[in-house]
This record gives sequence, structure tokens and C-alpha cells, in this order.
Amino acid sequence: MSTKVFLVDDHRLFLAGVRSELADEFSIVGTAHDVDAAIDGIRNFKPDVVLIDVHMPDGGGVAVVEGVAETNPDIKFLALSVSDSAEDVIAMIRAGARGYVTKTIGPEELADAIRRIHAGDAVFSPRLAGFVLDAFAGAIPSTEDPEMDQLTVREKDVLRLIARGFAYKQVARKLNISIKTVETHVSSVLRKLQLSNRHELARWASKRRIV
Amino acid sequence: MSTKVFLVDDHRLFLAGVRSELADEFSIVGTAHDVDAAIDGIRNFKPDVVLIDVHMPDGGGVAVVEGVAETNPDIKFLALSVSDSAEDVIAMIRAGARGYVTKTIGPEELADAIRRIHAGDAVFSPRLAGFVLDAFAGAIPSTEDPEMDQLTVREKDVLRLIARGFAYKQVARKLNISIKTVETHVSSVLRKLQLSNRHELARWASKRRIV
DNA sequence: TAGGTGCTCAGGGGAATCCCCGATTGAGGT
DNA sequence: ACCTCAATCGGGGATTCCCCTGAGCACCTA
Repeated sequence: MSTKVFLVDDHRLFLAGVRSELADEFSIVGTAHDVDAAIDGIRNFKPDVVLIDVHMPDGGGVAVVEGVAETNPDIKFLALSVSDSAEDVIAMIRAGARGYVTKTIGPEELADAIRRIHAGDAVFSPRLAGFVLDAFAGAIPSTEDPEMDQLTVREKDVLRLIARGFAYKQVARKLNISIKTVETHVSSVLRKLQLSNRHELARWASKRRIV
Repeated sequence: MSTKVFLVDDHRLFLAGVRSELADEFSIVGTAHDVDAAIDGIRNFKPDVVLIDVHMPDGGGVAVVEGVAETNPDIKFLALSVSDSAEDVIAMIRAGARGYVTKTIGPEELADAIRRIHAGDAVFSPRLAGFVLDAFAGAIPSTEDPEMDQLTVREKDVLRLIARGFAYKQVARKLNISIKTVETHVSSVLRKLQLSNRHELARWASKRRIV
């Protein structure tokens, strides 16, 4: 029995193109071009793999994945998008997608990606894998905080080390300055961020993943 | 100029084998067979890619990656292991590795993996990618920390509040106990977890998402 | 030239933290 | 009955943290 695939895309022409390309190898059990129809269709036909567009009205691919994943956790999602931005990729992975490829992909590669997704692997366009790992390792400072702009370079240096749990003495040695200077910087940071002690500061930093 | 590669493995024969296989295409700038030598060597030779064994005495690959990543964030790590367990994979990725392949890999595939790592991609043995995504999506409640098991119920209560940045006085009031009792609990926690102060404790907790 | 800002450092004081010593109570196991 | 351990509390001391005032130096701008 061939792999059952469900297609979701709000561009009907693109939908038709993908369908004709994949129809030989896979069993296309259904298609949808909006979020609600996609959720209903997927729940009805219980495909093995869902090929889903990221950008759609009413929530996009994320809404579909989240809507279906709870009731049918065994269905695999492969995101298909024109965007290769880190935000989109990470949002889809967080929602539960097992792969993410851009629409520049060729038909054979797409077929191969679907096969691998169905087999349990994860598939990414080469450049995208890095985003996922960076986010996972917490390497992405995510959104730039306007809060941080009011801090000077040196204050941010101190902030980072304080957030890592170093004592003033250790911070001083690492930055080659005196403890008193560290105290001055910490006081400035606390005042600017309206915090009252280094514990709140550490918590503030960990929330923003400044580590 | 060919890609500079540094090899780390405590099995010297395996090290020699990899070296001879890769020497044609890559510039092997150094090797090491224990954690300390690896950190020193990598800092000295500043390779583009480090091929690192996961299982070694004194902390294993994780210790090496963490030891180097702070000072040399541009160095890429490719983990190479006999193990394909989710714990090992996730630990390495968390530490900062950009790829993870098992030692069953062939020489050509290994060379290709190194090329891709150097280019900025992420490389995984097919089956392993799923682990990373599951962990990222939060599907895995992570591994229950054996570290936490040695703590009593009350100690965990205190730990949580300390991690949130509360002062001893505030913790005492919240738990309806005296400051001295809080001190006792904190001291026990610090001793059991081998930490030296509440700042490190907060950092320890935030890494494990105990918030 | 004058003013503003960032970075550096110091003294002093009060609060908080951390560790050492000790203690009592109660629950659970041998 | 005895022992262990979790949980509770205390004294005292060394250290760290946080704030306050004050100050010198470098740089940039008006």
C-alpha cells in the first residue's frame, strides 16, 4: 500500500501541480486550501504524511499542526514554504512538524523527503537545519530587546557574567577590572532595568536567554 | 586552503584510522585522546571543525564542547559516537555540537559530513534527527534528572524559589518557615549538587528549566 | 573651552549569603 | 527499643552583595 499523503496549500494552482507530480508514487487522499478544511480533512482521511504550507490565513500551518497533533499524534507533517526565515522554521518545528523544505525543491527531492518523513526521519533544506540547532542550543538571542539598548557595552559584559552565576570577584578577574568597578556596573544595570538585586537580574537574563 | 580538522577520541587506533582516511582531503591540525588535551589543543590550533568522541573519561565530549565553545564560538563540532541513544545526542546538541553521526559511518560519508558542517549545515545520521526534533518540540519530558532524586521534597521547594530569584527571607515567608531553615535546606542542596553558591544554583536550575 | 558620558576605582555601612557548630521533633525501618 | 533521616530552628562568623558618595581619566559634542 502506498503512503497516504494529504496536501494543504492556499494556492490552488500550486496544489494542483504538487498533486500531479506526486500522484504516481503516493496516494493523495485529500487536499485543502484553508485551515479549517485542512483540520477536518486530515482527521477524516488519517493520512501518513501531511504536506502543509506555512503561510495561510487564519493561523497558517502552525494552527493546522496544533489542531491535529493532539488527536492524531501519529500523523507526520512536512512543512513546505517560500520562506526560509528562522522564525517560521522554528515555529513549525515547535508546533510539531517533522520537516521543513522550501518550495524551490524539485519533485524528486520532495518525493524523497516524503518517504523519509514517513520512515520517521527528519528532513530539512540544508541551510535550515542550522536554525533549528541554534534555537535548540539557545544560541539565538531571539528578539532584540529594547531594554538592552539602554545598557552600555561594559554593562552588558558584566550582565552576562552575573547571569551565569559568577561572583563579583570572579567577574572582576575575568574582565580585568576591580571588584568596585563591577559593583558600579551592576548598580547601573539594576537601576536601568528597575531590578533590586542580582538574583532578579539573573532571572531577567535567563528569561531572555542572555546566557 | 583545506579545512582544518581536529580529532578527539580516546581510542588511539580509531584515531589513527580516521586520520589516515581524512588526511587526503583535510588538514588534520591535531589530535587528542582525553578531555584536557583536547581543550588545550583546540584552543591552540583553532580548527574549523572538531571531530569529537562522545564517550570519554572526565566528562566526555560534552565537557570538551562546553570548555571550548565559550572562548571559540566559531569552531564547529561534529560528534562521533558508537551510541545512538537520545540522551547522548541531545546532550551533545545542547552543549553546542552541530552534528552527530555514529561510528558505523563510511569514510566518504564522514568526509561529506565534515564538509557540510564546515559549510554551516547540520548533519545527522538519519535516525537521530528525530530525537532532536522531539526534544525541541517538548515531546520528550527530557530525562528525569537523577540529580533531583537525591533532593528531598522540601529541598526541591526551596530550590524552585531560590531559582526564581527570591531572597531567603522571601522564601521563608512563602513556605512559612524560618530563615535559618531555608539556610539549612540551601546548604544541603548546594552540597548534594556540588555547587558553591545560590547563583550557580540558579543557573543550574535554569538549564534544567526548573522554574 | 565647557559639558556630557562611559569606564575606572575607593571607603564605608547595612543587609544578605554561606558555613560551621549545635538542637529538637516526628515518621519510618531494624 | 534503637537508629536513621527529614524537617525544623538557633548562634556566630566570614564573606559577599548592594548602595551611597566621591573622584580621576578619556572621548565626544556643542
